[in-house]
Order: sequence, then C-alpha cells, then structure tokens
Amino acid sequence: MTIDEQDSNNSVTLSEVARLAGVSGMTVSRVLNGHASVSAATRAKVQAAVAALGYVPNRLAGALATARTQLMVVIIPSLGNIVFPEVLRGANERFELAGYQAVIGVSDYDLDREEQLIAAMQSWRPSGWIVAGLEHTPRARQMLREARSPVVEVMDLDGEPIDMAVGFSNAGAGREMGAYLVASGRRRIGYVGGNLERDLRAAKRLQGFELALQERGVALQGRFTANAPSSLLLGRAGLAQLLARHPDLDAVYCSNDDMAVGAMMHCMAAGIAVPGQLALAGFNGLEIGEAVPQRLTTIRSPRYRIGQQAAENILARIGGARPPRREDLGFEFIAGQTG
Amino acid sequence: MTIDEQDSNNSVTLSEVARLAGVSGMTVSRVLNGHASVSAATRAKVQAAVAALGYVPNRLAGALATARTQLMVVIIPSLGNIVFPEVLRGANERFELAGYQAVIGVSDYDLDREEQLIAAMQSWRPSGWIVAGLEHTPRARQMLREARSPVVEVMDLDGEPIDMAVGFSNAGAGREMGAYLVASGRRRIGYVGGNLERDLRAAKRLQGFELALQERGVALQGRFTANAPSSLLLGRAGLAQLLARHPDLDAVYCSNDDMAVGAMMHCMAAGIAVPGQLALAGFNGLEIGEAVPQRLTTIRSPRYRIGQQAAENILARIGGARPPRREDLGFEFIAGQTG
DNA sequence: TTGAAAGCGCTAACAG
DNA sequence: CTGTTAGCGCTTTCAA
Repeated sequence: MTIDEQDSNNSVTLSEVARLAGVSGMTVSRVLNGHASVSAATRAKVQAAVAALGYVPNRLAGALATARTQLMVVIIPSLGNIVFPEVLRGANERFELAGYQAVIGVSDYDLDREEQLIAAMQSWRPSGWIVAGLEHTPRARQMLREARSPVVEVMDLDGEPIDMAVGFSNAGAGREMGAYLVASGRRRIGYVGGNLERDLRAAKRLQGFELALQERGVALQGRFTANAPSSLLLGRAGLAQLLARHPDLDAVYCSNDDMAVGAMMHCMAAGIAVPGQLALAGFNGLEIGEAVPQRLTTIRSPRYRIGQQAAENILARIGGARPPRREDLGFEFIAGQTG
Repeated sequence: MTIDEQDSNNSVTLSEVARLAGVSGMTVSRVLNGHASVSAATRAKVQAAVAALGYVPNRLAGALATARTQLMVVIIPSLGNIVFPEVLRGANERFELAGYQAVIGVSDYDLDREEQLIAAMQSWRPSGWIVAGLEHTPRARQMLREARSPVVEVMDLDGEPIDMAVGFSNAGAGREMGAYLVASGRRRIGYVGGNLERDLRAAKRLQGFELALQERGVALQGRFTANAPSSLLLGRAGLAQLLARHPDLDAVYCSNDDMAVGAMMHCMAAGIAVPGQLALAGFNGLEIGEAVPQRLTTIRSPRYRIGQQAAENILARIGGARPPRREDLGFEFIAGQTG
C-alpha cells in the first residue's frame, strides 16, 4: 500500500485521475465504462492512476449526465412478515448481478403510505419499480405510469396491472384449499386471519375460499379476524377464540402459515386432535410448516422466484425486450398431515 | 385534474416550474427547500406551478450540487433470517422520518462480498452506513473509515468499532446461558448450531458459553454444526444427529431460536421429555419461542431497537452531536419452560 | 426579497 | 484512439 492509497478519500474526482494519468477526463471515463476504443497502454496508465488514488466514481454525477440511475425501488408492505424479505432477496440478487442497487420502502400495508413512498422515491429517478400488490391509490397509479420506468407489481394477479405483474392468483389459491377441505369431507369450516382490510391478498384468498365452499353447498361457520398483523401468537389466540364460539368446527382455514402454526400450537396445548377432530390449513409454504411434528397442509407461494422474475423482467425491458404483461408463477398445493 | 397534470412526467425541471411561475430557478429552489426569505405571494405562485406541472425535484442533481445525499446504506448478512429484516425495519423507520432513503446490501455472511458491496455503495456517496458486526476485511474497514460519513456497526460489541457500535455482547449472552444451565443442574451439555465460520456472532456466543461451563468445571460433551444457515429443519435434524452420538445429554444449547425450536420439534416427534430428560435453550427471543406449547428458554436480543438506535446515532452525528462510540442495548434472559 | 453566474462530477456528441 | 465542448438539474455565492 502506498501513501497515495492511504490518503485517498471520497473527494477524488475523475479529473484528478486524468491529471495523474496524463490523459483527458473522457479517456478515464471510457476506461471506467469499458468502452472499447482505448489503447492498452492508456488503459493501463488510467487503471494505475485509479488504483493509486483509490478513486471511486460518483454515480450521482454519472446518473445526472446520462439520465439513467442504477437504482431500483422495491416497495413492500412489511419487513416483519418473512414473505416480503424473501421477495426482496430474490429481486436484490438479480439487481446486484446487473449492477443495480435496491432502494427499499416499507408501506406497512397502508396504501396512502405507499403513495407517499412512491412520490419520495421518484425523486431518485429509479430505473425500475417493484411494488407489492395490484391495489394502489389513484395518484400512486398515476405516478407509476408517468415514471416511465418499468413497473412490476408482484404477489398478485387478480386485477389489472399498471405495467407488468408477476405472481399468482390469491383467489385461485384460496379456492383450491376450499375445494380440498370440502373434498376431504369437512363441512363445519371456520377461518382465522389477521386484518383483511390491510392484507388485501389474504382477503382475496378468503374470497376464493368461500366461493369454493359455496359452489359445493357449504357455508363458512365462523371467522376470527383481528386488527393486527398475522403472527403465531395471533393464530394461537385466534383459534382459541373461534373454537370458544364454534366448538363443533371440523376444519379451520388460516390466512397464512404463521397463523396456522399458531393455531396448531393451540391444539397441542389444548389437546385437540389434528386432523382427527380438527383440520388445519395455511398458506405460503413456510419452513415452519415443515418443521412441526405434523407437516402443515398448505399452499406454497413462489416468493423468492417472484422477486427474481420481477427483477428479471425489469432488466429485460431496460434491455429492449418485451416481457409478458402478466406472468403467472403459480402455487403448489402441499398435502400435509393436518387436514 | 387539469390537462397539465395529465401531461406531467419526470422530465419536468425546476426551470420549467420557474418559467411557469414567472420567477427565477433560485426562487423555486428556495421555496422548495423552505428558505425563509420568499414573499408569500411568490411562494404561492411557485407552489401553484409545482402542482400544475406535477414537478418532482431531482435529488441526484440536488445531491451533486450540495455534495450531500439523502441515502443511507444498510448492509446485513441475510434477509432469510428474520433477525436482520428487523434491524433494517428499525433503521428504515427512523431514516424515513428524517427524509432519508435506505439502500440495502446483503452480504450473505461473506466478508469479501461485504467488501465489494461497500465499494459499490460508496459510489452513491451515502450520508451514513449501518453494517452488521465488527469483523470486516482490512480494505472494507479502510473504505468505511475514509468514507467520512458516520458508520455504525450493529449487533455486536465484542471488539473495536470503526466509528460507532450499537448492540450487545454476544459472548456475554452465551456466558449467561452457560451459567444458567449449569446452575440449574445440567452437566452433560451439547451444542447445536449452523456455520460458525460465517455466523461470527453465533461463534462468539458459543465461546462465551463454553467459557462459562469451563469456569464451573463442566466441559461441552458434544456439538453439531453444519455448513448451512441456521433453520428450523437444521435444528431438528441437528439435534437428532447429536443425540445419536451422545444419547446421554441433559441439555443442549442452540445457536439461535430457530435451531432451538427445530430441536424442540425433534423432541416432540421422538418423545423426548423437555425439560425432564433434556433442557433446550436458544437465542434471540423470537415470537416462535413464545408460541410453542412450552415457552423456549432463551435470551432476547433488542434487534429492532438496535436498528433504530443506529439510525438515530447517524442522524445525531449529522446534526453535529457526538453519540457514544459504543452503545450497549443489552439483552434479556427469558426463563421459559424448556430448561 | 430576488436574480445571475458558476460549478458539483460526469458523459454524449462531435472533431481531430 | 483521444480530446474539446457543452450540458445534465440543482444549489452556492454574490450582487442588486
């Protein structure tokens, strides 16, 4: 390490590199951006100067000059529900490989908050947007349309996308589970969920679920919902409350696996036989549903792949391709031991 | 909605707003940034023009001109382990309130990867850095020092911070659990964990744990570690394997709650009495440890608060304050029903 | 209270 | 293959 290296700090600019290398700024820029037409000798001189000064390009300046940023916005409802960090992980991996940085926003399941986030993010002129869900405020929709960067709405296909959508049908997933429970002989069916006004995708699953029951002449006997995010403890308490009101239920559909495993814990603690006395079903296909003594019956959502594919489609669009407007990654029924 | 509004798009610049308002660009800038010396009448004209054009300031240009960005970098080892999204959530909330955007990087527990991320992030000239842990490559350390923005290392205090640290002592947490298990009469103690070469904080907990045993004349009887991230299923399989080799263990310390709950699931499935035959202890104080039929004995780490406080200290430093170099947020022993 | 000039660090477009 | 010129959209500084 030379003294020059130790002295390096952020204020090193392209011009200083150029001066040290004895070339113009443009030549440095060309070397840095891999433009072909630079002689090997010049390239080497520049690279030496970059190393000696510890130069780090200023992307703000670059973005301003090119009107293209390397920033991608990802707006998710929550970081507390492991499902969304997984989407983020998939997207982030792809973006990083392509040299983009993810900027995150957390809407807390609040569409007005989401709108504010979009407005704030737009000031960074991101190259692409991933947002959760198809429901947004009118102004949020308008901003995303006018942003003129690719937009992918993820985790839902039940509705009309602004630009592109990658996900699966939540209504379809609910429907499949409803059909399954009825087909396996359950008739006195209840529901345990969190806040359906905020978690719109859980609400769509429940709608599909009820529709499937209805089509088979079965009605939902009772439901527990709470004005709180879904969680293991809420599921546990929720099932206890629901059973207090409807002790004769023979199956309970839960808004997701957290709730369902919580419900299962109530059964264990209360000595309720699963699935003998009560069937339990969830949604998401989280690891926790596999690790419990009885594997949870659930439906796996391809969260990580959705994140990846959403990023991929944005990158493809930037590259001039024309990815599909809606991309259905499906879901997978998991026949566990709880129903 | 006027036609102007519908026509708005990103290319609206400050000059266009100025032209429409019949003032200079500087006046628009002053109104936007809340500088006092603008007459009410002018202010109103400008605000009307901003609204009519749907103007969104370009922060890239602003940042370039002021040499100050509203970007904050958060680098965490993983998005798959809920612990780090929680840190991120705490930090993100504080940053957003102060008008900053979080840019995330995921190192996948790899210090070389972390170094690359830091180099890439530096090109955005962030106003602050949150990075997990105190261990970094020499070059990563150097870059962070030279970045000349506040740096907070989180989740660990066992070492020397680059700039500031907010967290707790992992060694101390391990030590406390070791002391507890011995004090409660356990003598044939084992360990189940993930990859200790990558999860350096889990390694420090184990060190503290073993030290506590040693001080009390007890030796670790056996350990299971795997070259994989910790998870429920790994904990379940790991305990099974460990007990196959050491069937007479009377307590097992797990690298974290995921592993411990997984271990508990093995006990349930295999009919091992907890804590009668075997005590189980974890780390983190996740909700899952509360939701299981027997509450897990563990130690709660203040992850969310660490994220908040780290962000707070960065903001304080930017505001001219001098937050402490190391801030110990402690941990909380949770006497559950498993040991 | 307002405006004009200059420049932040970089790159597109052209010229040589 | 390399350099010059002219901005990108904003803010700082100075002057009016």
